Amino acid sequence: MADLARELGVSMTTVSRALSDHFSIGPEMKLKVQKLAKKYNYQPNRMASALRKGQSKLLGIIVPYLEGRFFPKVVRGMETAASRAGYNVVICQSNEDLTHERRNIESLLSAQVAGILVSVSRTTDDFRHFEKVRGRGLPLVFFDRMMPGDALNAVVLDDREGGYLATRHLLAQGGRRVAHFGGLQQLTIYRNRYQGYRDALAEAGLPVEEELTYFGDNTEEAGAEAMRRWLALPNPPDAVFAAGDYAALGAMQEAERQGLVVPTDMAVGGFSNETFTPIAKPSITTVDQRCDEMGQAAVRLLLELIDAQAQGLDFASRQLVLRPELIIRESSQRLGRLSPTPEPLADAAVQ
Amino acid sequence: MADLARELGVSMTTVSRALSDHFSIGPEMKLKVQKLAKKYNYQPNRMASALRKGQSKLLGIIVPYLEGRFFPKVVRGMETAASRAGYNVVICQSNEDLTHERRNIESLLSAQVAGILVSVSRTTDDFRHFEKVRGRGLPLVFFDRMMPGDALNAVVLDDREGGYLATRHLLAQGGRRVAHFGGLQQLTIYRNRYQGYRDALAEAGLPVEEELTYFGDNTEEAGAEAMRRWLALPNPPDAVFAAGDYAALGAMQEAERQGLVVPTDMAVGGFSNETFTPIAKPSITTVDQRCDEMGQAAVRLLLELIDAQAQGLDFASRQLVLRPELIIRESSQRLGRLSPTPEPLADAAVQ
DNA sequence: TTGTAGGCGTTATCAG
DNA sequence: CTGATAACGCCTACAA
Repeated sequence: MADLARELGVSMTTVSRALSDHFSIGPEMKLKVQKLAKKYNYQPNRMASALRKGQSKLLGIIVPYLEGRFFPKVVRGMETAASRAGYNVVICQSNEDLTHERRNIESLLSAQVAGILVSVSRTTDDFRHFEKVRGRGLPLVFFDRMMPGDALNAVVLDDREGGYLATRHLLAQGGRRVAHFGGLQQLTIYRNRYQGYRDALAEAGLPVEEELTYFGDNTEEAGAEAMRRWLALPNPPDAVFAAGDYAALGAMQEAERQGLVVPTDMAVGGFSNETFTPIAKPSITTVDQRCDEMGQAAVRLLLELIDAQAQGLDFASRQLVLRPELIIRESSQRLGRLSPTPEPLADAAVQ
Repeated sequence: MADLARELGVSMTTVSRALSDHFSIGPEMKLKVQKLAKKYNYQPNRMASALRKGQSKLLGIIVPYLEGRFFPKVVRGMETAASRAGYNVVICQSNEDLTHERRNIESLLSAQVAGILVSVSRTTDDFRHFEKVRGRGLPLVFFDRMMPGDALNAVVLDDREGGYLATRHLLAQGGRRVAHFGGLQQLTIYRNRYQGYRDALAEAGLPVEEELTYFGDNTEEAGAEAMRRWLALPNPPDAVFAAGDYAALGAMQEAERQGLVVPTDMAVGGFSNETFTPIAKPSITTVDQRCDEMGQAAVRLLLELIDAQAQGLDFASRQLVLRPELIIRESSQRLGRLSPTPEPLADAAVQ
């Protein structure tokens, strides 16, 4: 910058102002400076700028992992919204690990991000690192997985609704004994999906039977194990709603290994609309999580917080809830005629 | 930091040195400072530090996208290696778009990263932004997809070998007319996979027939379109090696839609070991890309470059080539007896 | 072993 | 409209 100033015979102040399009600089001066900057390939040092201004155009994102369909899609949505507002993003993976998550927070604080978007790790049971962020006055928005409490900003999916829609659909397809593969219940998302399952059963006048619920990791192995247990029961289920697609797949495969036909003997529904769900045979009915919307909404909320803070305003904390979408595929469609139920329930989601 | 110094009645220098574990500070002083820092929850401002030292502990990563299995896995490998060396990473997506890629480079330069790891976008045909990075003396390592030229550092997969192994396997399974779905040939990886295909054909004394090659995007639709064309030929192929798993899947599905049985009538091999390949029915034979190794190797190479540069040494540019692994699944295994070939070629990869 | 002083590249303030 | 100056938080010669 000093070079530019010297070459043009003006001060650094003028150069700085011309480059940041300050109103007090004449248009022809601006043009001259900007042209020379381009010629010399001048690159502003944002560290220095952030240091001086105490604020960077950087948003921090913490996700548990990047594998799978959900988080990459959400991150893409975030990047879209962020770059529209002139922000860049830094992505960190917590690897579903509390220690990692703490380190991620430290990194982002040290990187002087303008705000943090976080989806809490599965194993996190201590939330002081998040309190620290708020203590510093740094805007914080949770997405998909939030910490407990209600004075916080978050964008989440209505997981209960998702579980409810999926289970109701299985019942409407003639399921009389619908089992549930639940995720680890310390995560709100899994508790809510379970709640949706129970709500749908209650609505149909059915009891929640403990022998028909199984909680575990969302993996094929766990899904298969659950199915093995269920099929060993005197009165096994005829449908399963799994809180994750991997478990749904594992359960489906195990049922088939044991000679059952899906969906005729065993209807299956999952959660997340993973890439493989339309590809599996039969293709898997699942719940879509509105990834892109979630990412964009989370960034918009964060930017509002940042703006409010810059203006010294108080901002009431807000939680956005997105409605999930049930995607009906082969693994659950008994097509009526095969249904063992005399009077299937109505299913509004089926066209 | 000034607060700490005041409270302890020492200078900021002492505090700074105590915190960075400088040798000239007494152990009891260090302890005192560090305890107080913890108490006040002192967080070093890395922007200021980076500004002063002209170097940050930040590595920039540019990937075309994060969806799918490959890039998340590579990034995970990178994070592992980076964090071992005390570095953090910033991830950017170029979205397979040159303009985006240029912006990513600018962002990373402005963020004062210590080095950049990049996998080039598919549409990039102008490489000046990379030259600019090297012009600044910033270490640059390509992974998986590199720019043309040879005075550069890169970690790549031996894509030719992957194409060769897959094609040779299809031939060994009795394929007599093996078709190839190739990716866009402006990317070296796809040219190399095509080359491997041709090498395997040549080794088996077979000609490369133009009507049996099709180039397109790695999507299900393109794969299906290719298969439609091939099946309309007077003498259609009996096996396909696709340079991507999505295309392999699309081709396989189209073949089945037209009444063929995979692998009996049509053997199929893909590339990338995507998550869905073991799940599809039949499961898809594919080539694994050693994601984790690639990520770790790329970071190690970058760190060596950074070190060499810090010591003012010259570093001969280096290209690491990883060997891919052929993963044989159902979509290609004709199990000998079904093979229409009288004398199948030997296939070392089959156990 | 500790302190002093100057500067990394930018920008806000205040004075022309 | 433009310029001089100080400061952001940290690090490191150099001096003590």
